[in-house]
Amino acid sequence: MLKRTADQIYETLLKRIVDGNLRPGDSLGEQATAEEFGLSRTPIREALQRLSNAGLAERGSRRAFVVRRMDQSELQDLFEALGELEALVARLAALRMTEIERHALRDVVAEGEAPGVDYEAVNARFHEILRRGARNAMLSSLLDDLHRRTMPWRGAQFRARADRVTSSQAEHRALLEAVLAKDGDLAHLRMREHMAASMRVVSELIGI
Amino acid sequence: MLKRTADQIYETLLKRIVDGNLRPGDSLGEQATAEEFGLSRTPIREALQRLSNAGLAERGSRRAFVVRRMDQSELQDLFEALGELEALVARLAALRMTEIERHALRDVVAEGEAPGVDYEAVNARFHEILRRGARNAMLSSLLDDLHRRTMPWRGAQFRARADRVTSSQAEHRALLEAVLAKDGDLAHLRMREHMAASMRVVSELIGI
DNA sequence: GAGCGCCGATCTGTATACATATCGCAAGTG
DNA sequence: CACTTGCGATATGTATACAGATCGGCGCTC
Repeated sequence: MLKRTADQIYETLLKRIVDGNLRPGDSLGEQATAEEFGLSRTPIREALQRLSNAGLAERGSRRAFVVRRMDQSELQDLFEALGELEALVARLAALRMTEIERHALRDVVAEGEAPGVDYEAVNARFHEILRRGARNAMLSSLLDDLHRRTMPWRGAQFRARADRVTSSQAEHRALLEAVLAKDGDLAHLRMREHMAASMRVVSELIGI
Repeated sequence: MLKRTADQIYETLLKRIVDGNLRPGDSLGEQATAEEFGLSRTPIREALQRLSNAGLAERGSRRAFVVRRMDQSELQDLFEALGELEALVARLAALRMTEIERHALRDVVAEGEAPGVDYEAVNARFHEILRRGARNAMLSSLLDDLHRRTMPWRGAQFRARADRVTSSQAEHRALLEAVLAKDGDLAHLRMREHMAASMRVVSELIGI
């Protein structure tokens, strides 16, 4: 099946938002965007509507879309929801992962402790193995959605704070131990601690 | 702001799906639907795309939308995700609700135990009070989405099984006691039991 | 009878035109 | 100077036309 233009535009705009190149409140006008891409408004409209459905765009003045803004309360709810869902997934994963998967997780934690590692990539793989280990596509999908919505705020935490890498490594190892012990409740607790720590750093960075 | 035609069509089609008047696999063709409503394809397209984004429609033959179908595995993931999220919300609610809200919950449970009550409506209000009590708009929104997706399968459980009402009443009371005791972990457990019981009934009804 | 290929019907995708809703700003009035 | 009103510019909403992708079914061959 051919790739639809609207889907391509959606992915392009999504990446700009997630990378921070489009900021909350930035205009996502149909006409201006259509001109930028040299297309008619139709696929642009669909892409913008998808972004809105995904919680990444909202209507501003004159019904024109803008990148979704969030006040403090909304951000806190979003981060809390993400944290609680990651913890839920960690608990299920601790109970359901195969031995091979647990070893893969251990290897990723070890890799994350090597000097000069791309920690953001390692962190992503760590969370990805847990998600797969939870054995629930719906939860995984929900987490993808929430994760995407927090990206504009979260990406900076490792770049801006070198000491955050060190504490994250320790948190990963604590969670790994819970997983290797097949202790769902402990995995749940460790993930909540890990996510709470990430949220504190992000809160400081964005001035909450 | 005027109500958009596309939004009205979305709500109409959503209601048909949720009420079971449109079944999984039923066609949602653009042209046929446009003719039914006497409109052009444009607002119909948008409404169908919103349904797809909400997980209620999917592309079938020739890229035409149909009501979303789910196999056993997907249904199980969906119900498990819903159950776990309701339990998460129950735990937060047990810790965060005001005394007034706890009393309102108690009143709803008592009302649900009266003879001849519309139990489906009472059940909805019971869950709604808990959602509000969790103090997290994002979790509430996620639950709304999941809830909407399970409606085609879940609505029948009270109608088809009179004894399910009795057991649900007992489950509600057990959860209420956890909430009145401000015991988040117990509320969490009780809600998971409640949702697991609902899932068993629904599984039997739909032949999983 | 089974399998393969082709064609026409059936869909959606996108472009564009027209209608109109939604403001922002300027002018007038108190 | 502040407030209100009206108008024009700027957006989107919807209708419709055209292009083409996606099949299902039929006919032919082995």
